[in-house]
Amino acid sequence: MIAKIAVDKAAFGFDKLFDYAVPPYLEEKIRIGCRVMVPFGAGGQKRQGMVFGLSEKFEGDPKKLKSIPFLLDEEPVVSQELMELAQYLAVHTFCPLFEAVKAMLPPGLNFKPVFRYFVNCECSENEEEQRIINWLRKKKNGAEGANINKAFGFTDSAFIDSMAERGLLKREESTKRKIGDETTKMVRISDKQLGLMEQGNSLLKKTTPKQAEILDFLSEAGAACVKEISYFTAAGKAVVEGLEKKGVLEFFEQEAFRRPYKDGIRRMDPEEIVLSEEQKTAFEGIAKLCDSEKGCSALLFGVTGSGKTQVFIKLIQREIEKGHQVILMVPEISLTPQMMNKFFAYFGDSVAVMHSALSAGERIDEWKRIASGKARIIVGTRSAVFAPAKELGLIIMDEEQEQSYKSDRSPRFHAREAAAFRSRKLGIPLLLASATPSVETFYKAQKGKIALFEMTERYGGAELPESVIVDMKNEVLSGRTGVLSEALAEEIQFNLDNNQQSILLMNRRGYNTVARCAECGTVKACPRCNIPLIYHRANGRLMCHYCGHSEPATTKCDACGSEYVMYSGCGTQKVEDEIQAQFPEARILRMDLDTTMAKFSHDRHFADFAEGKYDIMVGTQMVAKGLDFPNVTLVGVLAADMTLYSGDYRSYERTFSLLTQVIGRCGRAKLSGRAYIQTYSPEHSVIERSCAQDYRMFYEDEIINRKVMLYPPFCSMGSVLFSGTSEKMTREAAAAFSKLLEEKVAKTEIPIRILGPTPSHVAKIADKWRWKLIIKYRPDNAFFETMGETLKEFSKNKEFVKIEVMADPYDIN
DNA sequence: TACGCAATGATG
DNA sequence: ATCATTGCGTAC
Repeated sequence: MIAKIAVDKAAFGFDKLFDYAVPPYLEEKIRIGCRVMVPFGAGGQKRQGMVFGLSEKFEGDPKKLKSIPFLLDEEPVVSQELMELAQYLAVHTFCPLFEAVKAMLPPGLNFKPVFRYFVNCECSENEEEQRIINWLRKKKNGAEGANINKAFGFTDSAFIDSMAERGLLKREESTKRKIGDETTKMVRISDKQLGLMEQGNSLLKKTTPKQAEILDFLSEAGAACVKEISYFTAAGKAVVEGLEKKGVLEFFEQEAFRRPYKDGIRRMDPEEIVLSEEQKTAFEGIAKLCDSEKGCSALLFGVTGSGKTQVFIKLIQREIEKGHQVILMVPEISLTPQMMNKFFAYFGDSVAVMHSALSAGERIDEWKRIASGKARIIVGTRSAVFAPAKELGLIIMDEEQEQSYKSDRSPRFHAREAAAFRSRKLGIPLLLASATPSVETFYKAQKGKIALFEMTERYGGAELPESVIVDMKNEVLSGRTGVLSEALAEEIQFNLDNNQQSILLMNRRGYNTVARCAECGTVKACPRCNIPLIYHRANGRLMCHYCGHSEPATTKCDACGSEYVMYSGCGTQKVEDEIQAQFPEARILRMDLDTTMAKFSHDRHFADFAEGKYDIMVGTQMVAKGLDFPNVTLVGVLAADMTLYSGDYRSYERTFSLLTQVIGRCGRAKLSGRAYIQTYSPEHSVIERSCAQDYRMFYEDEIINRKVMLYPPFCSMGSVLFSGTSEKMTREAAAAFSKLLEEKVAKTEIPIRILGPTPSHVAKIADKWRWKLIIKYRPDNAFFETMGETLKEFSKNKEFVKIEVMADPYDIN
């Protein structure tokens, strides 16, 4: 028997299914969808593999055939359907097969829980047990089972487990996460070092400046994640790790995700939801699609506040009653706590959550609950599209236009494409929902390729806010230089006087945007990426937003030596300061990546705001999403043009979507709302359309533009990115690839347009030059085949071995 | 002739 | 990616 295996860590250039002999004793057990360990390559080192096929015959050199020494799974861990999806993804996103499979499995599936033991009872009659207790008593945080066993010479945990059973020890599962999960890997000063420091001592004989900075920062902050340390102290990961090795610092796992929802939440019954006429029409139409057993897509197009969630809940309830499971995807779970609470309230424990803030153990638990059918509803970010549900009846994708549905790592899939694939395979509907659908999706709905359900009224009869465009050119002419126009400032004052809340959107983090020399005009730029550095007040440094490089902020110009570097521009931090100065009594909450990075504290901040602990919330686009604050009656967009001119064909779409969403944040309850949009381009149609909350008019304008310029949906657009340390070589690689692709395409009749080579949006990141080709194509089999072949052939080209090539079928950056 | 390093090539 | 082989230049 022969097994066809996709092997881990195979580069795209030589990836394929490899044949292995199945030893007789595994013939009964091995099945498609099981993982195996196989020897691979000249060294015969063991790698993971996935069984994609089983057959009887082997064509090839029998001397080369190796056999499978080890089967990892007794039962398949990937269903037939998902195996097909993996193959589809590999072909359509140009990634190795095993990488596509890996995206579907929770990281560390073989993960075994690690137990920590604590003293629970001070004494035992048994001498050995007493020694363990004494040893353990000295450890504040208990000890891992493996460490105790090593210290006392046990080969397994049977002895200490028996102690735990008799109540002498307390056993706790501590989920050991994989390295690389930095966001939740927390650092603190070790107890030992803390004690020494109190006596003016240290574990370190010599303390380098960077080490000192870290210690200063940590003594103040208590604990922080590695990213946060790099941000505040400019010390790299290596310094932190070095200190950990010396015992000065210690790592610990911060539980990033809790289920506070589980207890204490008032359970609600979906039966009690009363749908409006519009909602009912949509619900019934979609329900009919669910019954048709055709794999089809539908768009639920409803204005902000029209009550899409209620329709989802009713649909989910209906599917559950039919014995089906449902996937509900949301752009980012931490931004939708209110929606999550609703789902736990309505569906309790049958909800499974899938997203990146779960610990490895939690992920596996949820994954198993889904696979076993105990969980009926899967709520999660884009990876939820791979939920191992065996009885799927419906896939819902909320805010379907969101960029976060596109993976920016291999496999570079778009969750919408993956969902559409499952929908077709399983004969179930894919429901896309949005107030501002992507132009591609709305085009399909207009053409009748997918069903369209529309909801035009806000739920409960709330009114859409009244919107005002403020021309900032006039403000400048009348001598106002601040971030707030006179009109918006007056409205903020009005809200403060009347105890109502305001939201201000400033789509850029940091304090001042750039540092420019007043004499020679040179802008301080990152030495490695050559883009302007951004001033951050919190650490007093200039930072590169691409590579993380930082340097102290000075007034001295590197180019001409003058002492007059001016800090100008505007970000959330500066807005916060200015507003605080203008309204000293206002309680201001700033929400951006910097304030929320470390603690996953969106939840808490949003809750505080909802409880009225703040008057004004200033933030980046995260303040625009999916939240419901009844007391917010004013929304101000401080610089609406910011996203408008970003040189991306979707920038109008994104601007429209962002403005519409943030405007929709106010006036959701009884109080009516006002929206003020500050711009230097008041006559711009996108600004006008979003101010009027008129998606259709926006769409009509945009679709003409897309057609004239040949942009999606009239073609597909992707990119091939080349990066390397030699700029010349990188550019030449791009040109050579372009030529090779042209040649291949010429032989067939594949419609394709290659643009470039051009320097990438950021021409240089971390000392690597980046050139790209932009490709407009028709997404059919012929294209993906030819493109795949070209990539493979190119990777064999010795001339460009030092150039990294990355093809992305959807993204053009 | 021995050794070290980089280019080369294959992965079942 | 990773390992083993090959080929070349330098050291002994």
